[in-house]
Amino acid sequence: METMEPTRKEPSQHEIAARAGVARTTVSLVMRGGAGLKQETIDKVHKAAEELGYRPNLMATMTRSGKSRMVGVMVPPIDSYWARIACGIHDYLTEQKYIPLFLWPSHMFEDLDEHRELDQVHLMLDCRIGGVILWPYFAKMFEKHIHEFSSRSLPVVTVDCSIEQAGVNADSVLGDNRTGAKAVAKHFKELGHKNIIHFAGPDSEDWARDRREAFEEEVDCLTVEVDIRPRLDPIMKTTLEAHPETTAVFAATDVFARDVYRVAAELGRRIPDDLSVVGYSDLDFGEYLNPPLTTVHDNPYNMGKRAASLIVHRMEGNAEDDPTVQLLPVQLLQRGSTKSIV
Amino acid sequence: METMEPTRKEPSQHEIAARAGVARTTVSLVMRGGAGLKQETIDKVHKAAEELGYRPNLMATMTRSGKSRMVGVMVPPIDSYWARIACGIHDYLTEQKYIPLFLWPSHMFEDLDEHRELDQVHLMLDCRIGGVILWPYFAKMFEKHIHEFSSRSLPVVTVDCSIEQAGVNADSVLGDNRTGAKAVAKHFKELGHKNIIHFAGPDSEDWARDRREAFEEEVDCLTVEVDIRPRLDPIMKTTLEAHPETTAVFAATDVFARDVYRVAAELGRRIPDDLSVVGYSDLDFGEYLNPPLTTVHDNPYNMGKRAASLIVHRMEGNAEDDPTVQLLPVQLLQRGSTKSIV
DNA sequence: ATGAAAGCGCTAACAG
DNA sequence: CTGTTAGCGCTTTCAT
Repeated sequence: METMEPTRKEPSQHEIAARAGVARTTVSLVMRGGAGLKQETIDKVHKAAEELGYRPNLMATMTRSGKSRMVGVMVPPIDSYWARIACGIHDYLTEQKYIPLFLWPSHMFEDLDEHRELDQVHLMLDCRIGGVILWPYFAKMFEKHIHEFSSRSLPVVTVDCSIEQAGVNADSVLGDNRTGAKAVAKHFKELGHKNIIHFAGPDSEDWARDRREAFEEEVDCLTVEVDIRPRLDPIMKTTLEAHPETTAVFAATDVFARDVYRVAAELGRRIPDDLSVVGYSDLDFGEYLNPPLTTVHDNPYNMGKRAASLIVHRMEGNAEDDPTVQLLPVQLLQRGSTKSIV
Repeated sequence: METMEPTRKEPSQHEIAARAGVARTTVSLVMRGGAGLKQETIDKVHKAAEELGYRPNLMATMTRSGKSRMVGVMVPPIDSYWARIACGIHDYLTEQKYIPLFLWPSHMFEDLDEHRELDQVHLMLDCRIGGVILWPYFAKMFEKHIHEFSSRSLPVVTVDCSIEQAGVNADSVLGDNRTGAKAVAKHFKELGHKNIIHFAGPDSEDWARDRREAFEEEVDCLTVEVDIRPRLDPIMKTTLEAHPETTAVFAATDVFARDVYRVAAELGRRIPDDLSVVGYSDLDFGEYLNPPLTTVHDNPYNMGKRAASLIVHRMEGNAEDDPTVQLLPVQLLQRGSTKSIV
């Protein structure tokens, strides 16, 4: 029996044991710290391992111990914001010797069939992840995903949204959207702006609703256009034309703000002289716009790190704690797109 | 013995066997297609599996069979170009039921200590990847990485560069840089440009050298500035001022082109009226520049797919074939930053 | 057509 | 302190 040629033959603890003249078990002990073994034995084993170029087999370790070090990470490569979140997750996890399993719905931007989207979830399950970090922003089947995980009582951490669903208790990490929006409002006030438009995201999304509500608590807007995404340019143009007295625009994301630049140019309104513009998220293109975009930086890298540390905490046995919501501090980045009118 | 509480208790083939009233082995057979089993048995097993919510344990499968379905992928989240490559790799691999293991040097942009960079390589090895896809663009220790893999005779595919190193035979996937650069040259000629500057990348990088050489074969440049990255803006400014007769600039990447826009604005030269500009790579910000940037589209998504298909091919047993270099077609994207001067 | 036996590389209880 | 024993969940050979 045992014939099929394997992909490769790496040295195992068996070979080390033979070479060092100890039992297989002893090698195992040494590899995990070797508490209470004779220094001589430890050295012998390490030497043999070194000579053989030994690398532990994490698959086997995980199988045997029943302890997963795999963390499912479902955050698709959308833009620089995502990239920073992903880096935060990656850096924290690998530092702790956990393994991020980055998987997301394929063909995100095409019309996705549900079948394929669930496949990625199953792939994670089949890799026996011990927890999962989700960025629901995109996921058409978010509820189904969540259920798939929490029904197996896998810990879940969400980034950039909090989740309230029956039977699900997930931790979440968010930028402090309310404070960010208020900082924008305050900034406008200080600059003397009174005629302000807010282009908001869909109210169904936490980040969009929080920003809109907090902003409206601070200032009276001429108008607030909610969920402009389906027909971006036309709505912006119409709205701006309908309110020629507008001196300031708060765009719910930098992506919207970029379009405001374009539309403003078409309408012959100069930024910041005729129109002050503020975005949100500090996406990479913002500082290269002309003028550079004033925006709210909300620390996606740290969001990633925090999300990772939360999931690790759960995986290390604190599964029963109450779910937390972590709000990360934000920071207004004043650049060239806003100007005083007093 | 066997006490430590495992992370979770998923149903195994053992439970299925018990519930379906067959042997453990039979379940295993069914799970891999069940060739030559009675249909009745197959159905019984599937039913039991379904009822238990069974999911196969890939870790165990891989451990036992000695066949890895893990593919190391070392392409860090730099920009939209990378994101498309990553998506291509991800989509192809998951479709084939392979698992991409995205890992990259942490703290890429900080001063990285070698130690941490090798850690990620070791993590891949410890996961018993069966092959690896590398994007060397960033890696300070690229040679060491390659060696770590190829000394274990793991197949390697490089993206966006070809590798020539003793004892290493890696496949590679590249955009057709020479053809791309010539297309730019041809475009300039058709528009009547004769006084052209090329801002090139470092000659040590394949993509940069290929673009520069091919471009210079087609047109006479006023000047070619090589490897401007260390002091981007000053060099551009000086060069542009030293050659006031310049009517066209070919920037080796869109990133350079973006800076050309800024410098041109400072010098009071309007694009495209006074200066035609072409970039390379079709990064996401290009179409939002004012005017939208003419550039060369390179098909990073397909590069990713091809890289993935190459590595799968190797992993499925064609380890001995000669290394291939795959050149992907490119396409000039004419937008608003170039103009005829005849 | 199915099952028994053997074992991948590893861990964890226990004994000596 | 070290080695023995008994597995994790799975595959593969071989016997029935």
